Amino acid sequence: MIEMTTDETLMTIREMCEAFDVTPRTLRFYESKELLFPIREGQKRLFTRRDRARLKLILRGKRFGFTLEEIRQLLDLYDMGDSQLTQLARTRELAVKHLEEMKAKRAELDEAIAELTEEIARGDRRLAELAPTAAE
Amino acid sequence: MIEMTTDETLMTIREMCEAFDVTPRTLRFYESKELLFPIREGQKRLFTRRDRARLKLILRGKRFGFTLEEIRQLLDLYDMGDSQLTQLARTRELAVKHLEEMKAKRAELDEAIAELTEEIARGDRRLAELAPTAAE
DNA sequence: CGTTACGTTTACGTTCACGTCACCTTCTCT
DNA sequence: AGAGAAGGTGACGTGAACGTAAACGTAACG
Repeated sequence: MIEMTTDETLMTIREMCEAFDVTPRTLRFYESKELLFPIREGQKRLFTRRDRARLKLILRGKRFGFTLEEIRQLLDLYDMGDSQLTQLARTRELAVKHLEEMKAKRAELDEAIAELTEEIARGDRRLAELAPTAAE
Repeated sequence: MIEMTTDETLMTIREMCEAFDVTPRTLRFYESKELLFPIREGQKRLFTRRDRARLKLILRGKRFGFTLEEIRQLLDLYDMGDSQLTQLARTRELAVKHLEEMKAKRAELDEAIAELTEEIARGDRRLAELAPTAAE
């Protein structure tokens, strides 16, 4: 049997850590919370393409203030390959709900960006008044 | 001296809680972390218009996953009425940095929205295949 | 004058999301 | 055979953001 250095689809915990900039502890923690499902080769974890896709979504979710539990529910939307029709319908509802939520967030974010932009402009005007010709 | 029922500008802790849907504990906690600065009438806290503006920004910040400490720094942008020029310049930098951060978040959020939309559409197509003419 | 409502401080408890530490296994290399 | 690197399993620790309980003040209400 020939051995390959890089399996192309499976990654060790260390490789995952470097690829996503997380600690081993984090990956084990996510597995314990059923967010990731690495397969086992003996004791060792091997992370699949699916795990990588999920991890990407997990980290994104965190950046927007979702809890891991909320993220876990969302994750199941993206990879329920062969679920029942009933599940599919219920899942769609959940997805649409989250979509609305994200659109609302975007609107609020737009508002926040506009406000902060204006605040900076105001600061600049005041700065220009107070230091009219102060070079250096 | 004439007393008014509603001071128009000052609110009790209870009024704040109802207006913003938070607990008293939360408001006291924010004060202890120097995010809010209610004035005191004897022992009792009275929240000003400024406190309300800050609280609004605090809650918004939280919805986007900022920590209270990050928020505290941002807050000072919005109401440093008469600070020094040096401060103003340093503050501007901080503001611009946060602005960039928020814009990046918006881009990522747009991506997430697009992906989820596509995911829902895919689900719909599969649902249509599996149940072509199934009414009820 | 008691009690009900609202407010206060102090302090310990809790949940989430990991960090850290001790100790064990399994290869791999020399 | 010994040493080191990579991975593993508990189990306890930690910081953030509050929750919750105890004990107290005070102001109005019947």
